[in-house]
Amino acid sequence: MLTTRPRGTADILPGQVEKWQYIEEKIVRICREYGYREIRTPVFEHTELFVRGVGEDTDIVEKEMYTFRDRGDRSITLRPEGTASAVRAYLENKLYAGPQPVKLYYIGPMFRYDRPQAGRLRQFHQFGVEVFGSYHPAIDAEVMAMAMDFYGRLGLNDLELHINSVGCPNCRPVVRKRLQEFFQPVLADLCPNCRGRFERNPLRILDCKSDRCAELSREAPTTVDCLCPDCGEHFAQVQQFLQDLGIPYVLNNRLVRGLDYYTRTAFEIMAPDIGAQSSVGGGGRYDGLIEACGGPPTPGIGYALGLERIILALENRGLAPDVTSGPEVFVVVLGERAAREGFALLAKLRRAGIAADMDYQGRSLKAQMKYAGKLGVRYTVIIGEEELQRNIVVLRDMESGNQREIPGARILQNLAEPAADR
RNA sequence: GUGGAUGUAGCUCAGCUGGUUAGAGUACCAGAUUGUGGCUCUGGGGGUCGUGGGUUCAAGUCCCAUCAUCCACCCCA
Repeated sequence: MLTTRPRGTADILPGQVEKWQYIEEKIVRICREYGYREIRTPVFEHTELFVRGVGEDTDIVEKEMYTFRDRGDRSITLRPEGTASAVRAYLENKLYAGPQPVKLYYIGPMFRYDRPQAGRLRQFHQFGVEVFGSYHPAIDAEVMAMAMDFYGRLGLNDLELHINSVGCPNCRPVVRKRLQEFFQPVLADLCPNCRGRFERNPLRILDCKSDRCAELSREAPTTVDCLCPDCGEHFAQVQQFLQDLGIPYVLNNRLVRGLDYYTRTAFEIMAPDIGAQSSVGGGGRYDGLIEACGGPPTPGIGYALGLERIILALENRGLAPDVTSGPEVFVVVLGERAAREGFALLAKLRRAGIAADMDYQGRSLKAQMKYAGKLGVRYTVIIGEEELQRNIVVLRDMESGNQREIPGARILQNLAEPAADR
């Protein structure tokens, strides 16, 4: 073999791809019901879009982007997430001039130069939604409710919704100051990582997985403690709407999302059983992002779900759909003349909407039967010299093994009729 | 980016302290059944032992590097 697929990429083969199609159908449907319309943006963008839109201090921008120079010497980046592109498209196509809010969804590949492991690839796939133009707390609740509804429709009823509010630019300096005051006395006890975070982004200390840091931060002030009156009220209303909808959630004041642009509502959906990468989706509000990208001051909120992780969760629970994509009828032929007749019959079956196939390997009757059995077809139609002379075909039910002779002219009608008549 | 484990037929794996032509199960193909799948039996094809170096009379087996996979960290979807 010349080469293999690049590290962290996957071939989605027949047998697996049906799971993707199943999920994709559910996505199209739920988005229509919730009033979201699809947008398709390029998989690569100018690098500065992500630097600005995701945030310079994020891991994504610092070390995970697939960035290269194209032949025109432009810096291009394979998209690491979907929000920045949606914002760019919203501004570039002046969607803010139309009725608000604008509710969009996308589905497609994303690229991050991470170290691959279970549930994490370099090319992975996300389904996400974005709402531009509404500050209303009900839209926060809708977005979360929709995500949970989507999981529920797939049978994933045991996932946990964690929510938090990270405040707005008014609250940020307050949290920062109070956290630094809190951690100052124990600074030397924090992990090396968190010692760095102390200056740069003390919020992230709350999120640290190290036992020592978690212990030290148990009594630390949280973002919720420092919310300004507006943010506090907004968060209270978001929760009220969730309760009204009967959506269970966990208040998690350690939840700090990695992307710089989040304001107020932040949430994450966890599946504890799919390995270390337990997040199957997350999102939040980003009221400053659109302005930061050069647009009019416009609020936004969205989420993204990882499709590979959803599939992992489905497989773990035995919820992945059965694969039933093979043909229904197999045409078995013996000899040249029968092969021509069979080929013509095959075309007729297909035109009648019946999934059908035949042998193209010159196999013996026995081998054709065996092959048909492996394909899992319900019926075989057998045509040989004898049948040709008598102007009939043999119709065999592969499950029961029963077979009967049918006049050649009637076979199409016979297969198209309900099973009871056969 | 860091640490650990693992790479032998398409797949799951065996191969003892280095020692003749590298095995099994399964899958694939064919025959038993000269026109009938699933069960059974028989036979057959298929392996640069991840790759590249090294040690040795001799390397699948030991050493080094490299690539890949898995797990954990980091981070996230």
